[in-house]
Amino acid sequence: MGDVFKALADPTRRALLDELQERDGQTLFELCTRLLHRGVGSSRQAVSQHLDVLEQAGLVRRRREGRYTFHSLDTSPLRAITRRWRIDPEEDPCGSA
Amino acid sequence: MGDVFKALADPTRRALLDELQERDGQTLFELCTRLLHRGVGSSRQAVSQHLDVLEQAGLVRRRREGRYTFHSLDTSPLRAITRRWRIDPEEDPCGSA
DNA sequence: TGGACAGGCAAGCGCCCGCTTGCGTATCGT
DNA sequence: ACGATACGCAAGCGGGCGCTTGCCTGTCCA
Repeated sequence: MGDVFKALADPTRRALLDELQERDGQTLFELCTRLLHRGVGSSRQAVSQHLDVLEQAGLVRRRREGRYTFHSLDTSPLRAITRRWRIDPEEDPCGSA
Repeated sequence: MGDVFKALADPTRRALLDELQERDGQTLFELCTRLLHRGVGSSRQAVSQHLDVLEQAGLVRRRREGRYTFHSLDTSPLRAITRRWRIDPEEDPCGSA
């Protein structure tokens, strides 16, 4: 599933994942306007195409309802990354002991 | 650090990380020949450029020794991924309870 | 029912990315 | 010292990616 990595390669798509994590179930226009507030200025079509890529990577699910299309985040494909490479443990950042 | 995501976007670079995880401290030629055995046929220059990208992303460290350059894996930048997005827990795949 | 709204589809374009090619440099063996 | 080895550097090229443009479909409201 190299699609996941390709999907993560673009900063706008990563911002979309950030936005969906902060507020799930947003529409296309909502995401566009909130991206603007983040300083990411992308047109509606551009964002839509980004969401296509994210959907194909399994990171975003679409739910049509009337004339609205709601988008929800699915981070489960990201587990493939943590499974593939052994990630060294942290240097005890919060004193878990 | 969007460099990490860009570095992971290429399948050859991911194979290089796999190879270094399996055997750390390989030279350029070693990596080339072992990639061939994995079915990834890339020239020396191509692999070298890939290693440049990986080094710039902080995923690979280079250590010059005589006329050899050894490469070692550093997975710590990958933690940024797991930190950025909340990854849903597994569906109890191995019955940990 | 007509118009506004939310979104989809497809072609075209510019640019970056990955690869090749050619040459240069430093180190090792004999 | 000379050739071979291991690698770096830089220019050039082709293909893919992201964006735009234009038009179309479907849905809600007065």
